[in-house]
Amino acid sequence: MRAREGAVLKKGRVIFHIDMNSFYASVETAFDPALSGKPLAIAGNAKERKGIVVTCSYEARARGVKPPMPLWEAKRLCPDLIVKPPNFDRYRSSSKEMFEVLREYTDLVEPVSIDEGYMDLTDTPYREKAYETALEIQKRLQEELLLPSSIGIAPNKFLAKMASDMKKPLGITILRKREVPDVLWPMDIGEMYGIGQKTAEKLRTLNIEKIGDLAAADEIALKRLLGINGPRLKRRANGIDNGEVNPDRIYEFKSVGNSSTLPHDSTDEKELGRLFDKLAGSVSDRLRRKDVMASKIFIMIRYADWTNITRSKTLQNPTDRADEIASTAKALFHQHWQGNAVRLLGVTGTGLVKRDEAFKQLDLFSFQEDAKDEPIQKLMNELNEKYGTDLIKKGIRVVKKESNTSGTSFNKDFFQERRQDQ
DNA sequence: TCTGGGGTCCTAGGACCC
DNA sequence: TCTGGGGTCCTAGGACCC
Repeated sequence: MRAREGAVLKKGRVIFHIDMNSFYASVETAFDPALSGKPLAIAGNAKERKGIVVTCSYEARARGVKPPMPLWEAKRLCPDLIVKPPNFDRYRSSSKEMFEVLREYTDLVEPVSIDEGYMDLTDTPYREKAYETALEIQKRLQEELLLPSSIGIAPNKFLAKMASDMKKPLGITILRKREVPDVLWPMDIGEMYGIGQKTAEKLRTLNIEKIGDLAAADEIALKRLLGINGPRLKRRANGIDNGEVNPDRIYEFKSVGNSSTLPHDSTDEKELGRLFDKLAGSVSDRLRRKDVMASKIFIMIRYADWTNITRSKTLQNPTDRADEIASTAKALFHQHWQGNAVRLLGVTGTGLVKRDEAFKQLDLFSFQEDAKDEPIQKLMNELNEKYGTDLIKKGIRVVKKESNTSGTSFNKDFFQERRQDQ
């Protein structure tokens, strides 16, 4: 009975969604106030076919410029457009400062991307003065960091997200559950978070045009059309979303990848090989910085005609080594490439395991070896090169096991892990 | 002169094990 | 002799978001 009473007494949650306005452009303007009030776009190098507008200022938007528009089109619409290349280090550092401000109000801050995040203020004193708190946060971000933001306040993440989108820039919007029929239902389904072009098209085949239509739609039909996402979208259209604000989500990343469009479509194996080396190097660096290793390597090939294929290989042992990632990627490429002109290559490591955990899986290591003699010593050398003296410190010893292999290749049966403390 | 790069989540078939 | 179905891993593709 007590629990039931508690449930009855418990009020709704108070969730904020903070959305930075034109984040990259705002950071550049904060850095160089001379840009203030000017039409500004952040875009890559057009000569390398990377000239699309990633973000732009509201002055540029007023002239019809909007991401992700090709730069030449943006310049046609707005000839005096100021274009800056992206400076991600700068954006990451501003982002960090921004989230530090949010964390002064609650530990329950969930970053979603570099420029937006959720806060759960339910169990804080701020819940009683949500609007004033949002105003204060917005003011502080503007005055201390020179960064404009929009804030949505609602009883759950979905409604908070929809709310923050309603007034930009510098808006604060409260969206209560009882306001859903008046505010959300008249909106086009394409404006709903989680519905893109494809899903909108599918929904229109069921004569669902407005969020209100979705809220009233037949659940079985939705499930048939969209899988488990169908009923979830319907719940959201009714203002229901039980998703929690999870501050640990940023630590639960699942993949690390890099991709790059070539300056020109290419069939030059040497050039493509160099790009694989570069991408693998960058993936390796980032894996190491995050202290994880990848047990599966994906490559993506985008051909000149924009068709994409992905190919993957599960490794016998997790790795963070650039050479291993590169050779796996190139092998996958050569297995599947028919010689068509390539526009983009990507390399992604997934199936991530913590570096420490990877040690515990040592018995899964396989090892290529040409010479029969002294394989243990060679393995130790390789492991030492790979992991340094950490291996010894962790009390892992490699011992020989009976082998039935022919001699040129030893597989996982050949070695096994022994922990000294066992 | 088309259309970047970083991700997450879901689906679906086949292999394999129990 | 005849034949079920759940769980998990692997691979490939697609939708969506910022």
